Amino acid sequence: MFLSTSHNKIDLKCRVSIPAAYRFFLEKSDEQLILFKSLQFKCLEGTSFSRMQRYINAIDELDAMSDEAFVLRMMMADSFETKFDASGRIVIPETLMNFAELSNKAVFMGIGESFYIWCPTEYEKQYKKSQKILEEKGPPKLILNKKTE
Amino acid sequence: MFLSTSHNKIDLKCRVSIPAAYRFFLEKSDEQLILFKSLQFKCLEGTSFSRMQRYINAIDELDAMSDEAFVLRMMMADSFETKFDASGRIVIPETLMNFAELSNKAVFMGIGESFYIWCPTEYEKQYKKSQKILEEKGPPKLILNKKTE
DNA sequence: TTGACTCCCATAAATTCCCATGATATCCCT
DNA sequence: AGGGATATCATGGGAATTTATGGGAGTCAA
Repeated sequence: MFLSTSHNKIDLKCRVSIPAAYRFFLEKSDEQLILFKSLQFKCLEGTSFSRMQRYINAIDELDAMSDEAFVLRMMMADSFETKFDASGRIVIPETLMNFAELSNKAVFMGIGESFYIWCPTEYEKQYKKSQKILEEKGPPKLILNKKTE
Repeated sequence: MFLSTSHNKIDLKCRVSIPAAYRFFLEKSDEQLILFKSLQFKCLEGTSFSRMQRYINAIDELDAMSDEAFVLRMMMADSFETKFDASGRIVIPETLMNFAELSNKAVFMGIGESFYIWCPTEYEKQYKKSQKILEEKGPPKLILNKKTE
């Protein structure tokens, strides 16, 4: 499970330390890490190989000619399988660096089955947005009445 | 179940003893403890890993673009998996310390499936508030055996 | 042979582990 | 039931380990 947030440095070689907790989660389940462009935000998304496989399977369920399938296939094409160096770092490919406008700081944000990598300013923006939604709409209903089926 | 209230000390390393009763409950069910920012109050909430997992699963069932999913993902990002040291303490991450304005005292308040961690002054405030509501409105009507429709 | 990438080693700071202590609470024996 | 012995809990502090990070040497390909 990917949880918690941490701010790590990106060095001149585009290396970043993946938070240790994330690494353990991947290693424990013997999973490769996949990085790709988020479809919703200007950030990267990281997830396990097997979850990515689920995306791929989901594409097959769609109409092969549809716009949706097209967009999803494009996403696959921009996905990278990464591996850690001895001290738990990965190299962020240049296309991904540019897409998320990353330079020398990365914010890792665990959201359960996957995690986001933001540039600090974009992260701030999104965080404030969530605070505002929370203020205006209150906590999501399913928090309050947990539904067990 | 998490019940009862206790006042424990937070040391310079941000360590606190988790009340023994809470620990037993977690150990007995072989659960990890998750700490996160309360969505309702200026306090932290602790719960079992499996309960948190239910929220994570819920995210995938929501519209990924919805405000609800957005807030829930933020909640995950503000959650930390913690583990006890040999004497039953955890370390409270810095972001959580700041959020709940904790410094050197923590009030643990068990509320069943989870528990709150307050700074003493905030706890007092909320406690008084609840007393006042009780005075004004009388005891809430509780329905213990809900008819499943 | 130059540039890009990978592997390896070094280090400071942060985190975890380990042992020690006082205060309660629990047990047990008479 | 008294009272001492024993366990447990909450807490403190130092040592040992990890984490995050920087830099250099080796490697491969063009």
